[in-house]
Amino acid sequence: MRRNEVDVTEAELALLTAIWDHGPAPIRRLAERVYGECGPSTYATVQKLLERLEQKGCATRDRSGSVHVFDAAVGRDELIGRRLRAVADSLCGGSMTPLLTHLVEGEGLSPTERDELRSLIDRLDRGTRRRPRA
Amino acid sequence: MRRNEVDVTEAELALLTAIWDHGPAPIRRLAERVYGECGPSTYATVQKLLERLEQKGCATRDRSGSVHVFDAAVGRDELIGRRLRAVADSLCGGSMTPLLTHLVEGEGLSPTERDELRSLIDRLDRGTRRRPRA
DNA sequence: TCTCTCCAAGACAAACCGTCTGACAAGAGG
DNA sequence: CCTCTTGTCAGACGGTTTGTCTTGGAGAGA
Repeated sequence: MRRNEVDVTEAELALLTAIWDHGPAPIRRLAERVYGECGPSTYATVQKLLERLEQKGCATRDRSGSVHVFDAAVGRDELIGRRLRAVADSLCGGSMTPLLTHLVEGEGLSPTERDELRSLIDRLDRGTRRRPRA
Repeated sequence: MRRNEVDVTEAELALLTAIWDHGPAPIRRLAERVYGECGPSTYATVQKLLERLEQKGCATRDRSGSVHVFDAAVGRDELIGRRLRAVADSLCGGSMTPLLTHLVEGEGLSPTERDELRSLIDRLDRGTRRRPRA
């Protein structure tokens, strides 16, 4: 059960970002997006990173064609959530609320951002019975 | 000025937590807090971890006595802030607001927590004129 | 002095991460 | 058939990190 929850590295994240921003693509295309060009070694590097991403369950590979096409299996939001949870687990005993209060009172929110946040909370209040999941 | 911003590892964090929870202490005491007992190797391990923490600017050492006493140089909050910023930098282009909205809408906040959050924002609004610091 | 505790310095293996090499399969064109 | 080219696959390599451990020596107290 200790299978996943593995975090992606920086180079892997660059690949994921390239997919998020411009859609699924084969290795060569992704290498060009990230490294600007694609030599033999760049190609292999990207390949290895994608292989590891697939292993971590963060990317999928379409093997139907002769050229495999890679897509992201996780979204930015999910990754953000994972990392926030990791911070909460290691520093707040698993609770997210300390992060929340830290963000609200620590980082100088502009009045506009505060308004947006307030209406976001109001929106949640109106639909209070939704979202039974933890 | 671009000196550190290095993150602490898991074992180092355990030491810091021990200090946060029970106050400054010499190596032996900290080893007992974290490992339950203190043999010769446990002692050395804790010593090395504290040395690295000091090097990272996350712990201070009082060398005045014959037995050095270690204290934390950063608080939980500061570490939370650093990690949140790291998440924002790598995944949100440096902006913290995506984290905020993710936390607010993603994690099932109880009505009570929402109320607390709202009043927190209101409190910030009242003291709106200046940002605390960058 | 003997002994015990402590500090300093560094060795150490394991893991991780980015990189790169080599072998092999399939298709195109002579 | 032969040879390029373009992929995939499998694995090695070197550097860094991380937690652990060993050794040597200084200093205080019986």
